Amino acid sequence: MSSSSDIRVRFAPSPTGYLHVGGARTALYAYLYAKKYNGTFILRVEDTDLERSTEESMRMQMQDLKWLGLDWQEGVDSETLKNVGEFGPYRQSQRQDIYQKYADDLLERQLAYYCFLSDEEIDQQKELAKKEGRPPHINSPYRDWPLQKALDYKKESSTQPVIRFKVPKENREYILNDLVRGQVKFQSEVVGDFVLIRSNGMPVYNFCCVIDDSLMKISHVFRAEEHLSNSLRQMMIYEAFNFERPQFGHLSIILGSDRQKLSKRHGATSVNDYNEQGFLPEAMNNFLALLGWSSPKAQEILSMKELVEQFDTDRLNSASAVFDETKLKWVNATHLRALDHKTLWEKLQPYFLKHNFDLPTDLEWQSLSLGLMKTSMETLADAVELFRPLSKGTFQLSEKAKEVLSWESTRPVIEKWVSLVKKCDKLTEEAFGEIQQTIKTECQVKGKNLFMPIRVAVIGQPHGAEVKLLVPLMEKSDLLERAQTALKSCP
RNA sequence: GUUCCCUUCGUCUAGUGGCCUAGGACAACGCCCUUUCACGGCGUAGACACGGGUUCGACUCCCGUAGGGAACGCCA
Repeated sequence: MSSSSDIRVRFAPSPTGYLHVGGARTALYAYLYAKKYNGTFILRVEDTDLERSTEESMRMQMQDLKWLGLDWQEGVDSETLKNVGEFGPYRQSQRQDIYQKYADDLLERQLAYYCFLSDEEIDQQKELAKKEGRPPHINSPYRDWPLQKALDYKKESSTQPVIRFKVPKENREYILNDLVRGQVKFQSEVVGDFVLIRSNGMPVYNFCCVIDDSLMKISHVFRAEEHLSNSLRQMMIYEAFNFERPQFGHLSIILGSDRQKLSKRHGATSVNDYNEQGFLPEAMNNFLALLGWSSPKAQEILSMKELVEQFDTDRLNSASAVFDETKLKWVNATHLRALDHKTLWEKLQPYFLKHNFDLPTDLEWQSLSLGLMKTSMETLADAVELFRPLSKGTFQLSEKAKEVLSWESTRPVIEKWVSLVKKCDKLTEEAFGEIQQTIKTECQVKGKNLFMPIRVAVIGQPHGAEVKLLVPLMEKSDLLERAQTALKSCP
């Protein structure tokens, strides 16, 4: 179904690294809002920082977005990198001529000017302003030059100028009605003449953001809180062009456990990290959604569909939130266990492959074993240690298992176990029960002394899923081999 | 320094002036289930940053203070 509303929401990352979980949450909210109101979700790439932007980052971020299932209808195509949609191009680096046109317009209308100030001069000015207790704004001598004069000077001068916006001298109040923060007031005097176009011809964030959001008919802008103070400059630009302003929603920041802005030193912060650690995209979305938003039904576990249905801006929280990996794990575990066994098995394949596990291809076996193991899994990666004992040729005795093997009563139990297993045709749950009973009476052991040796002889660990359910999942030859290995470690 | 934003259990949050003796979830702890480990069930503990107002009444509105964050870039 194509979009039939005027709701157009964009996610506009800058490709200067991986997709951060904060960015992912912004994208999620934008996506949910678009979906909820049958609007269009747009991906625009803000790559005007030539030094830091890379195509590789752009591809990575798009992949992460795809992994999360946040598909866009308009924007840069993740495969071909081509522009899709009628408002393109969607990479800001390809829109330079557009920005230049709008800058020229401002120049002609005396609302902007060429500024030839050098870095040193600017530093001096700012220092002086600071010393005199004034706001650190620049005071450009080129501000009131007629355009022609500046153009002539530009031709003969060796320094390439920037284009600055002419912030009116008289103070004015700008009001922003923010979707999450309500009414926010700004005084125009807090900003000085800011750069619109860099000396290399590339526009600056605040400028292209306004032009693009306007030209692309964006109706709602969800972005991080750190952009809130940028809004003043942007409102000035909107005004200069007489553009209609979209609705803004400034989202709170995600914090680390020390209440500082989440960054690399907190550990995993990229969506891809979580992917590799075995988190499910639906769990990631669920958890991220709850970090700054709450379900009107007080639901904690929500599918993507439910998220779309229940999402709205009125339940967005303006306070910053700490990223709690423990809760993420719980959310992930819950989604994981809800998966049907066929799907879960498929998702586990890469992990098994990576560790060269030799596991049965029988579907019933797979389902049975998953049923047994999944209650102990929080992430997909947890399956590795859980299934290791079920894979052939990977038997290992843990330190705690060796403790069990050192017990006096252990050796006879395992020897009995070996002889009984040898005699048994089919190791069903019932057969196992009988074997256990026989050992109990013949070896005169019970409780821990009976149970643990068998467990260790089967999986090499004193803890894990129920042995009577585990044994039927294993081959007799393998079982015997394991028991022999265990016996070698018995005193 | 200036401006802006934020502040409810350890964490995520509910709360839009009386429904609050402040509810839920994760984590913690305890009990039950279980011859292990998990899962599951039940339960316990745990918060309105502080100080002033406004009001019959304030977690909720206003003003301060404190703390945290952001912006003041030719980064986004």
